[in-house]
Amino acid sequence: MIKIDQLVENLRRDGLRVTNARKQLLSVLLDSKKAYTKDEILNQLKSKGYDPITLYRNLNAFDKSGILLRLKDEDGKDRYLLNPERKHYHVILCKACKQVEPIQSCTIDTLEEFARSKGFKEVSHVLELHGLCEDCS
Amino acid sequence: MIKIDQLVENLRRDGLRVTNARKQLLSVLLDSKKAYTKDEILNQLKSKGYDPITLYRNLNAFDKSGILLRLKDEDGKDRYLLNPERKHYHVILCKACKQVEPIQSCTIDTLEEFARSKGFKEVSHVLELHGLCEDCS
DNA sequence: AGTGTTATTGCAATAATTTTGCATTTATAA
DNA sequence: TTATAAATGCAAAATTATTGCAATAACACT
Repeated sequence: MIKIDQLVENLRRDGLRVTNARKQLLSVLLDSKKAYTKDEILNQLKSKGYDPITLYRNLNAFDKSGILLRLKDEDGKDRYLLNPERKHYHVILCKACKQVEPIQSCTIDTLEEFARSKGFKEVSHVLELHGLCEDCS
Repeated sequence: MIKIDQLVENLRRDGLRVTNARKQLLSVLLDSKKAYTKDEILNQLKSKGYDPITLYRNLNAFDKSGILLRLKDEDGKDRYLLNPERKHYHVILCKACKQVEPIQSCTIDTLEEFARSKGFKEVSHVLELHGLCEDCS
């Protein structure tokens, strides 16, 4: 079970300061297996007077540092997920409740089967490789 | 080599009308191996008086119908790519020139190796499965 | 602990982007 | 050829992302 202290350590390692706003954000992300949108995160924080622009900036900062993953939901919205191990990006996202299930590396052909074995229906996937092509490198 | 007539057929099959604006858009997408942003497409069309809102609506319509893929570039911008076969989404995107290389299904562990064999450097990847979890279905 | 330096915050204001409304035009089926 | 439903093009509205800056807070270094 990942603890907030580890995440705080990650921030420091990346030269990011550990502020109240950031700890609050981390605790929301830690509390759930779901991948939240910016607005959903804000709803949980704004009763505490959380500033939307601070949230915007910190999501960007966390994403850039690698502590967060930014998933692209089918509706086009970005959803954020803690990624303290900075692993590659292998997840199953529920289309409805937005719960996330991490997956191990295995063959693509069996990945959807794996998802189904976890009880997922209507399974589809997206795979992108990024790199510098021969001409550009 | 995919021809514009096939794409036009795809439109009709999806109940989309074949208009001038749409044929112009298809011909831009056909002409290149690159995945363009909306602005890049518009630059190629606006000398002909192409309306940006029409482009916006047609990219959405094409994406929804499945004739287009919408890639998420590392800079956060959407890039569009013809996908007339409506295959799963297995591509290599050059970080620099945005050229796209289609890939066959193979094991994840060897995918990056495959990209390197094509001359790509600094290779990374993104894999997402989407579905309905047990509780939601 | 106290201090200087620098990142971060919070507010307002701006910029960029997406989305809608509606009259006109165009594609298509009968 | 005509009726109809969809798509276009323009303007305007709504939403979202981004910047500027003074005040504040974190942290490294005494």
